[in-house]
Parts: sequence; structure tokens; C-alpha cells
Amino acid sequence: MPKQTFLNLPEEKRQTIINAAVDEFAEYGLENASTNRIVANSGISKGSFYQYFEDKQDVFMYLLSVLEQEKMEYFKGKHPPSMNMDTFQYFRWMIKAGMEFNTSHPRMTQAVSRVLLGEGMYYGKNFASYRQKTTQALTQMIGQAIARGEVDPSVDVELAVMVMDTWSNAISSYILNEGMKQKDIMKWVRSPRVQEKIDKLLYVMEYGLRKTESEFVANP
Amino acid sequence: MPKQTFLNLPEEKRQTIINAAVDEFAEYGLENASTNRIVANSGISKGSFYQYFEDKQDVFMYLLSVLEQEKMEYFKGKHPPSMNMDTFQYFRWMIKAGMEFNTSHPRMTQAVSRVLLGEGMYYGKNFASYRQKTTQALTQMIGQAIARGEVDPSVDVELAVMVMDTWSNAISSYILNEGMKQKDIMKWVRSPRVQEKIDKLLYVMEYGLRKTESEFVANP
DNA sequence: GAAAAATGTGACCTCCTGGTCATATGACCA
DNA sequence: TGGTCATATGACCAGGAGGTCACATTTTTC
Repeated sequence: MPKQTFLNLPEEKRQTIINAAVDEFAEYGLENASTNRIVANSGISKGSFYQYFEDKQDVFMYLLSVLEQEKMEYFKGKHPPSMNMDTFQYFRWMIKAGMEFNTSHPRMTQAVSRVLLGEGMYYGKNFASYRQKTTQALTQMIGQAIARGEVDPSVDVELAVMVMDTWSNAISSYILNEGMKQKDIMKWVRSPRVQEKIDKLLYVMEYGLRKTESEFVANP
Repeated sequence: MPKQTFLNLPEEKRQTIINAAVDEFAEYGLENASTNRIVANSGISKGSFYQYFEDKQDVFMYLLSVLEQEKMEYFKGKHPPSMNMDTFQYFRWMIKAGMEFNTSHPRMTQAVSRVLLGEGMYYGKNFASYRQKTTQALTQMIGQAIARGEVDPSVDVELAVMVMDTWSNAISSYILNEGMKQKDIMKWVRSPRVQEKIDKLLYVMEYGLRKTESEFVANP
């Protein structure tokens, strides 16, 4: 975590530095990020950087905690539209709210998810706790869904978690990759075309690809 | 592509070199791979390396083509157990055959998929053609499935491709990551536990997570 | 055998990396 | 005013990267 010196800095200067770091991680990932470039782009000296942080991983950990903090505050102010949702409706609402949040912090989300999804498995222990938080939340959610009889009983918890986690990441990556090509990412995400795509993907997660009697309805 | 000098080399020496390269890419990815380490581990000199290849990306491209070649030969000798399979049965067979192949070339598959999935998006054009081949094959397969009325008609081709591609990659990553921890990866993959896990995942892809009247049966 | 062509070698180059540290600056206090 | 202490700086370091090249060695050709 950053040293006190960094936290004492004026808000503006701190922002400049973390912006440069975010850009660097989004562009190069963690392993290939260069402290020299971060320093150059934030207009501070090399010495100052190491007075603020242990190393670049320290910076990244700080970004991670900031993003987590902001996400928690975002979700604190958001409430599901209805209390009588089943697990799948709730998951859909969470995914969409998550995408709203992501696109309101696109660079930061890009940087973090690039590192977490791309290099996370090889960095091993360091990020394990962050991945675990998601897994735990999902596990609890699925446990409830199974108890309520909403989930296919032949599907065990671990498998269902993998399915939901996979789709959560896939949708997030898709939105970020495609969205960064748009001129207004928020507007793009909120467009009916994209919303329907998300709906359809989650519908397929729920009912499968194979033709059955259940039918897709947009914005159910 | 490698220069003629490399292709003239005795089989054994070529193998030593590509083994060292495979290990390097599997361990460090493409960006962070070190030509110095590759030459050290393959017992050739720096100068020879650059007489054989343009640079490390050239080596990787060669690995890619070798793996593709071997995969094609593998599938040429393999035939689906029955001609009367629907698309989902065929996909399941392909996935399982693919996993057989992957675990018989674990290091190479690991190296290639690490680079392709992890750094592929950022290298842009270079690997696009390889990703495209998979997409094209899937597109054709789905087109047929839709024509046969096997797929939910509310699902369009592009979406179905994304779903199948996502699962193909997810299963492959899962098998590779977990499998590398086992002492005998081939035996592990063939075990009923793992086979059933794959079956269940593909069952969920086909019928969804939600409880319906259709029920999972192992090895259908 | 000699001449020619192909192959192999590692010292050396420049560039950039993460990281250090003696020194300079300037805010605050007596 | 002088002294103290947090902060800021960039020259500097060792290490490793990718890449080159003059020379040594081996193979082929005649």
C-alpha cells in the first residue's frame, strides 16, 4: 500500500499520478508496465515515485482497492428495482449495474481486468483474495438459488459458480473491448442493441442454446 | 517463418530448440519471453538463433503452425463414433477429442493458448487469422444447426458462436490449468470425474442452468 | 588436396529496466 | 534569522533485453 507521503499529497497531484498509472497498466499490463513511463507521464521524479510506493505492484494494489471502494459505494446507492426477483433476475440486474459502473470508469476497469484476468493466474497468491471475493459471493447466491429450487438439481454449486463467473467475465470483456471502440461508451452500453445482447446471453445461460418450448422475450 | 538454415537442421537439434522455446513461452508468454534464455536452454549460440529465426515472434509463429499441422493430422485420423449426431453431440465429441489432443501436447498447448488468449487481443492483427479460423468453423457449424432447427431460433449466429467459443476456451483453460497440477494429465482427463464435468458443462450450455423438465444423464 | 560456401560463435553494442542516494528545495517553527 | 524536517530531484547503478558482426569451424564442391 502507498506510503503516508502519497496520501498527504494534494488531491490533484494524486489524481495525475494514478491516471498515468491507469493508462500504463491498461496499455501494457502489470508485468510490462514501466515505472519510468509512469513517472514521465505524471510529471514527477523517479525518486518521488519510490517515496510514494514500494514498486509498481504496490501502485496496482492501490488502484485495486480504490476501484473496489468506488464499486461498493456505487452499489450502496443502487437497489434492485424489485424485492421479488428470482436469482436469475437478480444476476441479470447485477451484471447490468456492473456494466454501468464499468463504463463509467472505463480505463480503470480495463487496466484492472486486463491484469486480473490476463496475468492473474501467473501472479498466483497476490490477487487470489480478490478473485475469491467474487467466488464467495457467487457461491452464496447459487446456494440460495438451489435451495429455492431454481437451478437444475443435476448442477452442483461449483459448476454453477464456474458458469456464472465465466459469463460475468466474458460479458465484461466483451463490453470493454467493443465499447472502447465507440465514441461514447456509456451511450453505447445503454443502447437497446447492446442491452438486448446482454439479455440474450443471460437468457442462453439460463435456458441453453438448444431449442425448447421456452422463448426469449426482450427486457422480461 | 524460420529460415532454410533451421529447416536443414537435424531433427534432434530442431526438437531441442523448439522444446526450449515452448518452455519459455509457456512460462513467460510472448512479450516477456527471453531469447537469451531460449538460446541458453537449447544449447545454441545467440548468433545461431538469429540465423534460424527473425526474432522470437517468428519462433512463436512457427510453433503455431506446427501445432496446427499436428492437430489437423490428429483429427484426420479421428472420426466421430456415429454419423447420426446432432450439432450438440458433434460439438461435445469435438471438445473431448480436442482435450485429448491438448493433453497429449500439454506444454505446447499451454504455451500457445497462453499467448493467444492472454496477449492475443493486444498484438492485434498478427494472430487474428488464427482466431478467425476457429470462428469460421463455428459459424458454419451453427448455421447448419439453425437450419436443422436444433438451436433456439431467438439466438442469432453471432451470439451462438460467442457462446460456443467462450465455452471452448473456458474448458480448455480449465483442463490445462488443473491438469498441469496432476502427475498424469492424460489419465486425469480420461477419468470419469473430469469427463462428467465436461459433460455437465456442455449440458448446461445446451439446456441452461435453470431447472426445467430435461435432466442430465452422464455419457448420453 | 585446396577453394568456396555454409554454419556456428560469443564478445560486444545500445537501449531500457527497476531501484538507490546524495543533494536541493522549501515549509514551518523558535 | 537560523534550524529542522518532510519532500523533491535526477544522475547513477547493475542487470538484462534484443540484436549485430568479425571471426572460427565445418561441410561441400571440384
